[in-house]
Amino acid sequence: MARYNARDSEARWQAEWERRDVFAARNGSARPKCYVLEMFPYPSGRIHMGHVRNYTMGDVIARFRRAQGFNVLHPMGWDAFGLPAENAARDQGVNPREWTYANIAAMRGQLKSMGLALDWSREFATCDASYIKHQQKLFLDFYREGLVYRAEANVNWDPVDRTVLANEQVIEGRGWRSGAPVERRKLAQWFFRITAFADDLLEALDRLERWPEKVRLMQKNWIGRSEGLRFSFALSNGQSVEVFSTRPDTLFGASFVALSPDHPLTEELAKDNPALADFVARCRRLGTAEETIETAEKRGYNTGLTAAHPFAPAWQLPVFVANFVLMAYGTGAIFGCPAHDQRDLEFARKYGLPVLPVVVPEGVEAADFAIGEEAWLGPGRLANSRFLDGLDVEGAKREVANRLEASGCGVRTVNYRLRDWLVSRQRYWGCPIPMVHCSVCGIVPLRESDLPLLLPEDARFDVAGNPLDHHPAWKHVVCPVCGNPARRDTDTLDTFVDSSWYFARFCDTQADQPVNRDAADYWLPVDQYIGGIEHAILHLLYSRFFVRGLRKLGYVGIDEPFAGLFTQGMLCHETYRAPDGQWLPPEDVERRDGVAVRKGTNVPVTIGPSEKMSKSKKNVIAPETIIDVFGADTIRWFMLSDTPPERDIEWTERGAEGCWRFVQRVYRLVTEAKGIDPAETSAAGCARDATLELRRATHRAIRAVTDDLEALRFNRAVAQIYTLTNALEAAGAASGSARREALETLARLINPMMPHLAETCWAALGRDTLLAEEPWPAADPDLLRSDSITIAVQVNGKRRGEMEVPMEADDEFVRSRALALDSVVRALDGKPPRRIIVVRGRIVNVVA
RNA sequence: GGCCCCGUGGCGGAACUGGUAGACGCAACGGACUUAAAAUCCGUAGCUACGAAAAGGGCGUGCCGGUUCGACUCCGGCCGGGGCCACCA
Repeated sequence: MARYNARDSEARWQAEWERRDVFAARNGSARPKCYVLEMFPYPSGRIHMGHVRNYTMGDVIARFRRAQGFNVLHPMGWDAFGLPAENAARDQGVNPREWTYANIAAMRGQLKSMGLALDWSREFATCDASYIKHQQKLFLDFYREGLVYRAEANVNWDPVDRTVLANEQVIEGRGWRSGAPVERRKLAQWFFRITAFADDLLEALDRLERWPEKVRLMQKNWIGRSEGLRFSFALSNGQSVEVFSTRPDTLFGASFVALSPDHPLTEELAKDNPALADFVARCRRLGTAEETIETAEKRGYNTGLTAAHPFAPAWQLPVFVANFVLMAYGTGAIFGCPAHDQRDLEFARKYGLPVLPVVVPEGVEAADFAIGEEAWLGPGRLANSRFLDGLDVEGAKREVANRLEASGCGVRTVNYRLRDWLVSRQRYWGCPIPMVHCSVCGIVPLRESDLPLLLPEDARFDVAGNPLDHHPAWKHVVCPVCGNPARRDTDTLDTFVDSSWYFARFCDTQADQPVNRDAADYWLPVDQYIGGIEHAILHLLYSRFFVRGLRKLGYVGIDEPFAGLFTQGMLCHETYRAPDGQWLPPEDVERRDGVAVRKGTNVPVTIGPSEKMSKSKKNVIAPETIIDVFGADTIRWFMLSDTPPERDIEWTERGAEGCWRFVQRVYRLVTEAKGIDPAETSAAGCARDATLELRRATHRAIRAVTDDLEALRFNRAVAQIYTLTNALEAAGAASGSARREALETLARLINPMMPHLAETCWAALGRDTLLAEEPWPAADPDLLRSDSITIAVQVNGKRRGEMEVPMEADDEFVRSRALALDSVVRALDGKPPRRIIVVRGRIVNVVA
């Protein structure tokens, strides 16, 4: 018998879908919409298994929703700016634009070979001139709205990629791409005022019910809201210093005030204090050169100044500059209460400062309470605190805040950990910032009619630093306002800006405005967004910010960009090492007589644990080789089987072969069934029981697969389809019409997951429509019910038997039947039942 | 250090709001077909130093305890694995 030829079949159906343009999304439709989006790829040149998993899941949802009658928008584009293009330019002498578009062409072909139900007419790349134009327009709009500003600040400098980075892009003190320890530099840069929405970004998280709890929590922690009090200390030199504290209740336990090394007052004092200047310099070196702050010792420099306690001016506290006080959080200055803060305690011990407990745990006498190595952070009653004595922590916070607010030296404040988003990048391959610096007018935005401002094609990449900065013809211009000499801003925008609004552009990629409001009102928000957890903060937070900006400007009316978010797990594979420790790719390893050896040799290979696929460990599998051998449907089926989609999945050769066998099995079932007569209902040899059973299995499968796909439980949907397949194979005695119904249903149910195979089966069953345009099947409720049910019988909570009872049986009937069971009689051993619990349709428990 | 998540057969994993633990798949084993292999088909399968091989028991969701007629599911405490943030006042 002929086997299924995936290669021919897949090419044929892909061509057919394209010819009939079945996946185009229609703007202005009256049908309910569904916007399904996967995080768009960076055009590295070839797709990897992670892409395959991501786009397969999105495709299943898109096809499922389409079948359910939704007008589905499922687009694809390219996150095309970024450093790799520039590196390729430097290393291989290629043009970044050409390199990028060539990669896009290659990847487009690979994605098309997966048979994705995409509307390719909406494709764009973020490096397209039109996208640059609209993004620059948005930048100017945000600037006018006060959401973009330029400021000098201490910024994170990546010495390898030679650019600044946003806080979100520094992981454990290192650049997120280069891995190099970041340095601190004071530079004037462009910022997006993301903190303007800090409160809303935080609060709205609670309403994102279809987001993973984990991502919401990560964003919550990143935004880091804390309520406290901001108040001032008068200094002995006549100045004052403002501090922020979430524990103003501990004010009477204060034993010092500490300033950040970067605090303006510190800088002022350091001007004529070389010892302090030296201390500050050492702090800065420590902060950047050493990656582990954990081991860093608390260090301070006593300025000799003192600060007056707000409630007792005669009480003077020493003022230190301390290495652990961050300028970027709060006011850059603190008061230290060693008894109730671990850092302050370590500092106090080192410099011999008093440690006075002012919060005493319940049930402990104040006189008996001493602080050892651990600060007391728990609740308790105030002591040693004058008018606060006896209050609880919350009461004392209130009292201190009330008094300091009344006296005008303090104010209740909400402080956020979140800082504004630094978007300047000293790199070439990005969206140019549409600003010039005029010697007369200062900062001047470009005129909208001058947009887009495109990158020069003839930049040089063989010199260190920013190619735009080294391009005199591009850099030096005249001011659009006064005509005097000016220079362009030679920085480009962080590529995360590009991905912060692309989903809105997909609604109408031809719009002459950045976003077509009507189209956005129809399509947005994205109903289901799918991507990796690595964007839990970066991209997903920036996009949420951007939508708030767009809304303020009237471009969109939505509150949030992504109503549903799904974060998929990563792809893993076994790792292999040669005796010399070198990593080996899977294709160089074979198993012979149960041991792994290097292919074609007798060199033994050590098999390591399954780890995330990575180039460095060589445990990557190229999707195209799998598609070549088994076809797209097999790889898609694998991606959906067994492992829940949010978890890491292990790619195995055997698993892939198992999927391939299933493809063949379905094909065989359908082709062997050719000629079954749909009219035949009760022919000789067709058992009525078998027929009913198969029909029930069919409709149960419809119900179950539908529910599982709705809930994105792809692995369970796959299991349900196996169950139906097993039932079909066992249903030789069922009638022809029941078998046909089951086979057609099987084709419909696998269609979102294995669309080419499904179309082939559909055609083989004699249908002349496209499954891509067929509606989703509905389960017949009558066939989901059954007349009787098997329920378990327990004695004292232990299962002792089961019995078949009519669906409608009353409790009394069930009880007597249970007691009559042999196994129950035996287990009771003559003891009378004390109690019998009957749970309808589930279980009987006899308690003796 | 803080916050969070997860521990179920040889493996991936099912089990709806507390109600028959192990669906479905992979691997394995026995058998059929075949000169042979592949492919395919039929069948077995949590463990068990209980029992005669049967019937029937016993033990089983990391460990200890609790709540309940009944716990993979709820509560408390341990142990183990993973993630995020990391001097955030």
